[in-house]
Amino acid sequence: MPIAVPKHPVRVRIAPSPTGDPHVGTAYIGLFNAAFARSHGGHFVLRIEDTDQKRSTRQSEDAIYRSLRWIGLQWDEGPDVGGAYGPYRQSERSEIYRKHCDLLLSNNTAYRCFCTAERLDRVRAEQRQRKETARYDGFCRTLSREDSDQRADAGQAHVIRLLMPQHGTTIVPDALRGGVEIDNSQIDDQVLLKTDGLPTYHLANVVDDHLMEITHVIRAEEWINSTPKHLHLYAAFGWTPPVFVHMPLLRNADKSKISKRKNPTSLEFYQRSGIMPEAMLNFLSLMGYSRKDAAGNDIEQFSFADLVSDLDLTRISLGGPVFDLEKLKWLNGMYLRALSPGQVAERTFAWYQEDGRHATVGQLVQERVTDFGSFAHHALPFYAGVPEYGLNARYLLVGAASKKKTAVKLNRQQSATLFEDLIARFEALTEWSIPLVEACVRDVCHSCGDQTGANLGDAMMAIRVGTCGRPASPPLFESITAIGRAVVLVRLRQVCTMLGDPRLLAEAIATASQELEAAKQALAQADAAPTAAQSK
RNA sequence: GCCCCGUUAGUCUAGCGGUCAGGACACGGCCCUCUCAAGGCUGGGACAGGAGUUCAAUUCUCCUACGGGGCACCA
Repeated sequence: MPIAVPKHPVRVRIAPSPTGDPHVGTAYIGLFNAAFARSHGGHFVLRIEDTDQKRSTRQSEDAIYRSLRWIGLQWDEGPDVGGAYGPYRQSERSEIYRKHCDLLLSNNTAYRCFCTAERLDRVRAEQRQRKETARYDGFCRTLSREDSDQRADAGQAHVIRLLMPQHGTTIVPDALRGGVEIDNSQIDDQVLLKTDGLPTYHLANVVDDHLMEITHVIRAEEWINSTPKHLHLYAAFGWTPPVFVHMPLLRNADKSKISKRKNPTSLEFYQRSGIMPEAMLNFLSLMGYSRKDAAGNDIEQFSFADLVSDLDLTRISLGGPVFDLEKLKWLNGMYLRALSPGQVAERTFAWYQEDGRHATVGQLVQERVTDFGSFAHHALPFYAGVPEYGLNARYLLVGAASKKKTAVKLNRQQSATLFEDLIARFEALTEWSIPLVEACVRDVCHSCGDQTGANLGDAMMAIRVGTCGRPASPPLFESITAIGRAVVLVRLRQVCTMLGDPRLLAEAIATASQELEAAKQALAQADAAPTAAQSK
């Protein structure tokens, strides 16, 4: 059954939250939204969901624009390009949400709740103790209108909750799954407007989707359980809900929801480590979707235009696809090889120079280079994605490879703590600059030294190898800054997984030492050979 | 714990009652070749398990197992 398309123009949207690095999942959902819009001659809207004031940042928002543009997604309306349905940043629409909340209050589909966070915590704790589903107990549901108005007028802090039916079931129509039946007893009275007067996702998303005339909501599967809330909101407003399409979640190798701990999730990582945007987009298209040729075999390589030309969202397969870097690399190679020699050179050099990074790298490498030819060797750590640690992996254990007699040697766990601390510090930075990077590294090394007695230099060395992949590099803080946050974080997380698994660490070293051993033997045999031949 | 979704090889997928279960990545072998890649050929490898419906189930239904997601004044 094809997806229902209303007579009026198709309008779809993605609504990323600017709370971190631009995520592959955003690109994934954006890709299918954009493709769906194009295939129906519709519009693709980018809306910024920054209602979480604590976590949203402008840097993150800008990074989302940059990364989505890099990968080739084009939105017709958005905060940065305008449009007839603006503003497209939810923080600028507070008044709209408040008014709509008043509407719900006046038609009794929502109510004020004066419960304190402490009370809610207590209730939840009790419910957990009794092994019940933790949910709002409806304490303020029965407040009289007068009482509620009075307390609100008196300025008592409160939220506004949706009055959900407590019995019966709600059927969520999903274009890929048919009707998903969810018992209303599973859903509590969702907060719509927070104490700070800002809406929650649920309210903002419904109001905006309606006001922006969104016809199809193509979003991740994790939303499916909260769709009944949205459906009841549409009903409370007297609006017609859009068509819902819940896409499968991208997965880690262990099948859990894709996460930065187990995968590079930042689009910036892929850009910085040299993946071509068209290959990335193609690869994302392969996640849950497939196209086939006349013979019925799968087509692996196709463009966004190809995808649009015969898109059928109902062909999305629902098993969560594992994000497999191996196949991405292969696909990227395919794209690279399809380029003309001139284009390869052009694109490669353009990539080396992106953001003017070659100037920075040149400066850093200058002092240790004797000729142009040796530039590439020294510059490698600045352009690669994840380094091959090989024998250098021994440096990742703080002090293990230290030449100092007095060196304190830390175990895997202690070393991992150093790296984990550094990751946390780097993640918390809102600005990526040499002094801030330096402060993070120094702090982390000092506290490591304080706790374990490890030598400062040894801790720094571990970080140098962890970030640069080698024990010799240009000045550490400058290098880390130049490599870039996205790539550095991926490398550090990789180091943590290696330190977390003795086999991984041993493997990295074993492979390298085997080669070394083989080389020694070959040399010994070669030395012995002439003598043997002569003796014949 | 409760609820929802899912399940074809290590991975991405085709399949929509009768197929030698097709393709791709990865892996092995061979060819090409000054090396390494690339390319070509080739090999091994999958319908989670059990009931039922049916002349016939990978395909439809139910149960079990396993995986995932949700259960916030985060999105």
